[in-house]
Amino acid sequence: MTEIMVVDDDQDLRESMAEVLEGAGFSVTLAWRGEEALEHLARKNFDLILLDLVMPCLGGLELLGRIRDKAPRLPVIMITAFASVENAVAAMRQGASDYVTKPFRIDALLASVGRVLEEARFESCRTSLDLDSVLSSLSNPFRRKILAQLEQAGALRFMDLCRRLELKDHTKMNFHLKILKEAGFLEQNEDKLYLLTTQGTQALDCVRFLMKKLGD
Amino acid sequence: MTEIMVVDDDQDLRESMAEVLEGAGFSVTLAWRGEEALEHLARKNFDLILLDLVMPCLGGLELLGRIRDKAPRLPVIMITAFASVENAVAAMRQGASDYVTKPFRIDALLASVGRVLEEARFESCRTSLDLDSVLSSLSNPFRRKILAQLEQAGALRFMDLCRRLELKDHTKMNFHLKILKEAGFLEQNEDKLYLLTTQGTQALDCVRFLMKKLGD
DNA sequence: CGTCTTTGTGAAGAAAACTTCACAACCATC
DNA sequence: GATGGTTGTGAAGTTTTCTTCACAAAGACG
Repeated sequence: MTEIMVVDDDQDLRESMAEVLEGAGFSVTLAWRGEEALEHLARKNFDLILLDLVMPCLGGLELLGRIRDKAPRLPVIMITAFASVENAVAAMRQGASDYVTKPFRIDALLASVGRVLEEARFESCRTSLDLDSVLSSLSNPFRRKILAQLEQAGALRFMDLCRRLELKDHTKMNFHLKILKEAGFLEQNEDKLYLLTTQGTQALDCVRFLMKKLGD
Repeated sequence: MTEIMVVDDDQDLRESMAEVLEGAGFSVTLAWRGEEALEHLARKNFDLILLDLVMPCLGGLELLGRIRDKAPRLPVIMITAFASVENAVAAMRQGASDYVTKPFRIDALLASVGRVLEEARFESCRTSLDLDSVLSSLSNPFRRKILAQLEQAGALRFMDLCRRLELKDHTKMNFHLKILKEAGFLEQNEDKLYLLTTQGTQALDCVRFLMKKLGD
């Protein structure tokens, strides 16, 4: 189910948007203002955010910046009644995916949502990883061991992986597997077996390259 | 000034060793037992540790392990009255640099210290960095920016670096510079100008390699 | 000389990363 | 259908990393 968050201080608009989006088959979370949106964001993974540019306290642009810090690739559509080139440019420079002006027609909004989601899907399969998460994933020796084991063994079940790494606490393994999964380095197949993705293999190559380059 | 820590529970021996080492031009820190040694280690950078194998509470071998966790390359000379092959082998396997038996002659101890320090110096210029510190240094985007700036500008003064990165709080800069310095990526010349080391340049190369390899 | 900028240090606080614990759903199998 | 291994989740606690604050020594400069 595609998860969408709508952030707008106008209650009527917020709820009518929720209705429309749910009608179109999306799961919708509502937020009244920026702080609330950030809390939702911390708890849940969204596929798209609809964001009002003008909001009390934490403005839409600043909120967009904060969202970018947390989730650099999460698509965000900005919505505003005050359409100005400056605002639009500023929003797009901050990484907004689209920019819709109020009042808007339902079908225009849905078209924008559909298009942005489609781009994101395309984008995500185009091996786009961000450097921070790649490097911080790899900076943990335990996670490197996981990758190395998987490369050697091909595919492993959860418990076998634990045993190979002589780990008694399986929740720790879960924690690191989750990070590696989010970084795009490994995935589970239909039998729940863990295996490296192409990026995972490449990441290991990179580590070897680093080691060679830096001696040690 | 070369910093040496002496860890021994025998007060007389500890102090006579301190006297000898200070006479030889070293700066000496004394620790009575393992816990104290670890505290010193957290606060200060040492060049060498002299460690009694037999100590109450935290034994020398276990302490050696703990030291290895914190500082994988810090030379440690083990000292013991109970010379046995098993102990010696165990200590060397844990990464001790040398193994001296009590009672020892002053010149034998100083010879060992001199030799181990010499090896460490040789080792450290052989570009041996450990992968964890390399990767975690590079996983911070701010630190990557510092490296990039230095590569572009050649050498920079502290405040100029701050200004280029639009940083108002200079202590934050100090924090990250320290990490990069410890990772061996940059150094200060005689005029206090910061500049990249060979390893620093190579690290940046590695980052570029990663980016190319992983797309984005 | 006093004052301002530079270049730091150390400690306290905040945030992020990591570990551990308590629990539960699911499956095989006896 | 009880039992035991597998595969997880969420929350609490710990440790590490990062930021901020308070302060100070050293040099530049009027």
